[in-house]
Amino acid sequence: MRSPDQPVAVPDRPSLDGLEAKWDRWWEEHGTYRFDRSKARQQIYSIDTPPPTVSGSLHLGTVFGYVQFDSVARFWRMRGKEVFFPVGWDDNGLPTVRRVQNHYGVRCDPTLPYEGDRDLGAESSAAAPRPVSRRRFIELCHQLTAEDEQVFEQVFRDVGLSVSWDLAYTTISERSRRVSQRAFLRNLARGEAYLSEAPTMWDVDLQTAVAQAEMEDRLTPGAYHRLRFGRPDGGAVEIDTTRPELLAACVAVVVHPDDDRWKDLVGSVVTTPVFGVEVPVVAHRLADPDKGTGVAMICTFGDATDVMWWRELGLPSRSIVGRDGRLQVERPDWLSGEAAAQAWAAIAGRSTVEARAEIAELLRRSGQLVGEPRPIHHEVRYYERGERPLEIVASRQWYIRNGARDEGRRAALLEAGRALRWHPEFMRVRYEHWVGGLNGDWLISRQQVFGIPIPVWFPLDEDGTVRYDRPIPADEASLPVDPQSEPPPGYAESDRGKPGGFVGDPDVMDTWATSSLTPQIAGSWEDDPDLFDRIFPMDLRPQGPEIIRTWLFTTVLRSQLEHGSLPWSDVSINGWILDADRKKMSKSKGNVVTPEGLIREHGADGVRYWACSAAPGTDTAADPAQMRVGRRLAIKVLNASRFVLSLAQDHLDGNTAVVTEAVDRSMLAGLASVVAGATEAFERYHYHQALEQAETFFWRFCDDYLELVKARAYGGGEVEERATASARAALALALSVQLRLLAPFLPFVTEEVWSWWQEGSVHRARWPEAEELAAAVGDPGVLAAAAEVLGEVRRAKTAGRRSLRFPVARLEVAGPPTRLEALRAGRADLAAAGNVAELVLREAAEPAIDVVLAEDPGPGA
RNA sequence: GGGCGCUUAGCUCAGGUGGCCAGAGCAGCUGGCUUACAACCAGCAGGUCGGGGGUUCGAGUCCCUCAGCGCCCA
Repeated sequence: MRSPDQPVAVPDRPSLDGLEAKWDRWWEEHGTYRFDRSKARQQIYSIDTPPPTVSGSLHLGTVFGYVQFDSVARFWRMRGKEVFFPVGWDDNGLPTVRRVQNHYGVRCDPTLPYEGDRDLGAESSAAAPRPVSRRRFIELCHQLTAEDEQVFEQVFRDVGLSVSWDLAYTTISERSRRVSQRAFLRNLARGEAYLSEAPTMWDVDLQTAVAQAEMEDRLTPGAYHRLRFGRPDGGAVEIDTTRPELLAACVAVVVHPDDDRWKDLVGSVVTTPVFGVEVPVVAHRLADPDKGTGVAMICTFGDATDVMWWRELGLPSRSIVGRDGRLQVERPDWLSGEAAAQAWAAIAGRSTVEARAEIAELLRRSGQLVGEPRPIHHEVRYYERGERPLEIVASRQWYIRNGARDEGRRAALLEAGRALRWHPEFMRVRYEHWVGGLNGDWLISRQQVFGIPIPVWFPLDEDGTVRYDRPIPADEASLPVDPQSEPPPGYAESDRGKPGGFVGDPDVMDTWATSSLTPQIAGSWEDDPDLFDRIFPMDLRPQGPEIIRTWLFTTVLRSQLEHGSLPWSDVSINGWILDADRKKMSKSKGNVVTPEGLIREHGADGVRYWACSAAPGTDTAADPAQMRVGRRLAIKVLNASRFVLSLAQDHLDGNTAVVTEAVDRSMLAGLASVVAGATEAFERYHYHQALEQAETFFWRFCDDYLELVKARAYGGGEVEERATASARAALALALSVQLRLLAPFLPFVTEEVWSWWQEGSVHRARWPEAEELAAAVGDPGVLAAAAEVLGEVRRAKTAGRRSLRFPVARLEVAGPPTRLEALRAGRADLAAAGNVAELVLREAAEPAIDVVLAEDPGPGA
């Protein structure tokens, strides 16, 4: 605690203004939150913090979640744990690419040579972006994210996150590239990563494959077209489809095996309209008899069901849609004859939307369109950041085994989900459903410019054929590598692209392939084994609910594959931020409130109070009223502290021995139970309950206890010195404990007050324990009884429209002996606080309180 | 279509393992410049805890069911 000769410096007019900047600087200078890596694993509490996407502005939801677990981090730090609290910036991948394109008005053209920053003066616009080389584009990515990261860091500092800034990392940094590539190489060596050519969900605008976790369904307008296929007997089969433009890619038609209407057709051959291609009629359980006519056409590939039919029924592949979302120009070789050639000419090179209209017209003219297209709205699959529906194209991609095709692995992942402690518990099922519903391995390769390269090359045969079956992995010692600009082990750069030489894998990794390694990145896995062993497996993963299927799942997977363990013991899931109308806040809705503005308006402590009032995992409205309440609380802390310190000046040493009065000991007893309750709440990650208990006690402390003991604490007159000392010591003790209880929530105001009379930071002070008050606690009922009577006195004065200082001529309290006993202990305080001339305690069966106000206001009242 | 969550005073929300839990704050109303605080203080009013059924001596608190809202997944 404090030394007796330490000066107490309480400002005359304390204020919250400027506290954020003042204490951020002080904490930085004093290394208050700096991680001490000399501590042993058991002394460390390590957090796998979520790296916010660096995309221009920090989302309020990020701040909301961060503040919540920051309060938990602060609790553990005060309990003596060394907290490993890194921050990462997610500057890798598509969001950055998009932002750079828009911000600088550029687009990447990998065929251009690097020319430094000569592009800067060039004209450009959103419609006509200027092309720049790959290297220049990547430079711009780094440049812009570096600027954004500074802005983000300032917000995190302003809101008082107890981050160890020297542990900050970015997901595109050299270390992140090395860790990502190393983990991938290990997956490859163990057979957990593999290359496969298969139908792939493909975004035609971004020109890249996407993974299951990044897809979403959107209600999209479309139209059923009823097509007439030819039967061998000259009749027709009518088939409904929403994608007639894929007619040329039709490889079969399918019916349900139990559908009596079509049983005789199975095994026969029908002819496609317009193109006249003969395709078999097959049966499969997924053909829905109630959909359309009960007959569906199978194309390669219209949707995921097509892929399944194609695979399970062993159908040929007739692909016509290119990676740019347009039909190929060249006429496919399975289309023969003049009619087919003419029809193809009408749609060759067209986008799927254009081709759809063309085909409808062709069908109409040939009389093979039954009626007109019937418009519908149906769910179509999109990339979550994409603008046009996904196409399915055959392509060669890297996958990591995730349990989708391996029940043993799936069971192990489900077991991992059960072994994790979830806060709140019900979030666990989201993980279980995701793992249970996985239907394919994790596709990790992306065809993009900005990302972490897959550290692999392929040899070229003597005839120049790429040997995808013989990938050459990078040496771990050489990481990170860029196979596009560096040769593989054993080759020279001059061998690139030559027969007998090599080519680099042009792909980069999915950002989740990097983000799934945040514990390894933050902890410098393999680069700094001593550090890594001290922080891994980590204690806590805090994150949002929407990325359970991505970030949480993939981190568990990578950790299991690499380390055979869970990446952390606990995971806490924060809720959504909603606007005043209870709608999810999102940029597209235009209802986003920035954290900077809220911090400026309500103060960091106000914003933090709002965030920490919300229960874990609960969706919460961005409520300025709640922030004002927090700010009010912070102001109250300032004022009450100033008052307490002005009274207790001579008793700031924490001496419990002088606390002799029953009222004082009663108050401390109540405080001791709040300490116990708040501690238990924090241990269960129920920070909001810890806050509520501390806050509730604090207001009662101010409204009741402080009012009751004020006169005694002032001292003088007839008050015994001993009684004055008791009050003063109790006030100082209570202030110290309460500042520490509130410190995780209101770090700025508590630090400010702490600095008036204590040494060091409150955030490195010991978390209060009931034990430190044990020698000074008494019957909690004493204060409660006195406060109740005081309340009755106030009620009487208010009812009599008198001020609270108005004298009471006579106060009579009746009740059973136990009650009177409790009141007797606080009798003098009660009389002083209520300005009571005559206080009578009368024994009676029924409790009663009678307040008689003075007749005459008396002088000065 | 399936899953999860929510539905408690006008508003925003607390209420682990069922029994002083019917609460807080804001808004509202009334009163008070009280020597820590008028960016304050005191007091008042306010709800059959979404509907229905059940378990229990006893249910916002457990079970079933219905309705509305939100999110996630198909």
